[in-house]
Amino acid sequence: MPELPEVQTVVDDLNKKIKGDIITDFWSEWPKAIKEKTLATFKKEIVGRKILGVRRIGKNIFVDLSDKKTLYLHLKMTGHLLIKIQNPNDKFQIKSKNQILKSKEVDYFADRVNQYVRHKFFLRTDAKQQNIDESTNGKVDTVKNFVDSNRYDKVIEFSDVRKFAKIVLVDTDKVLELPEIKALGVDAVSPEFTFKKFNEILDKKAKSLIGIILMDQHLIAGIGNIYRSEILFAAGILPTRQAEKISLAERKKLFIWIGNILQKAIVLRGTSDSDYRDTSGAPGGFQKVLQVYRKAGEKCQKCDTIVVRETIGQRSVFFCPKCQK
DNA sequence: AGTTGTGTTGAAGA
DNA sequence: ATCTTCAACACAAC
Repeated sequence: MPELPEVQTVVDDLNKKIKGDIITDFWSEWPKAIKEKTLATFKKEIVGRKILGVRRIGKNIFVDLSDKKTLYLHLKMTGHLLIKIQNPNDKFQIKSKNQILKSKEVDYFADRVNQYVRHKFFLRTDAKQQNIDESTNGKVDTVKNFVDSNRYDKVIEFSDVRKFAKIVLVDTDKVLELPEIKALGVDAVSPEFTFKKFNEILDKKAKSLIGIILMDQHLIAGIGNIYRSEILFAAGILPTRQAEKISLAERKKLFIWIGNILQKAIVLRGTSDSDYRDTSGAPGGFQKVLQVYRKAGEKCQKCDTIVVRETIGQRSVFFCPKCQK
């Protein structure tokens, strides 16, 4: 499930792999995901635009394009983006990764969860950009390889088993005015998310359960079901505690752990509990260090007490009844 | 083989 | 207002 760390990993990968590229074509088998526009209109409006950069707010991804348009993506539950790069030895066909694998490498793209490709963005390395890069490296000018506008050398495949993900083309200068974005709370790893702010949120939501507050995107943007359980375990606080009953010292501890857990998860490239994969199709690393999420019935790693699963707000939350008060 | 659990978000209902 | 329930959708696990 893509939460803030998974989305951050994807955004970083995209900036590394496709920034500066030009969209040459688009395909979809599930046009319902494209909001407000027909498939034909959407395609017409994105083809020819250059990818200027990628950013995110909470779990929302923004791919800024040339001429003031932005692709607004939300991965929802099972969405993930796979970037397939053309084998440089074969200029006209994308090779499946296993064809160019070394003997011991794993073919992550072949993983079942990567097979539900609903949309494809075809990309071409910008001719000018390519020219500049190659001259910098002192290589031969290959600009003639990129003059054909139908050529592509990369594809972003949007895999999404459950088809909840959405794609919207919006005006770049209106991104922050989108109702979904305007309604978001403070991003959990932004400098604006200070302890003072966190404290105010808890005061405002005095009667609400902390387990629900942490996941509410309208209050704090970025935390989902996996990290709320992990954060609360690390901070030693029960998900069912009411905000007003949480002491100042506990609030400080909790605030610190929100940052710590999310940062650690970003470093480990997210959690691949089920469907999430990075842009290479590879799983993240945080599932290996999960303490309580989906560990119901197992022993707590700190005290050997059995980890419990409860439902709050129609969602499972996991905790250690001894370590968390 | 039918039922259930899975989790993000927004909308509808209370 | 604010809370709860449902719907979007597919599939693995029971």
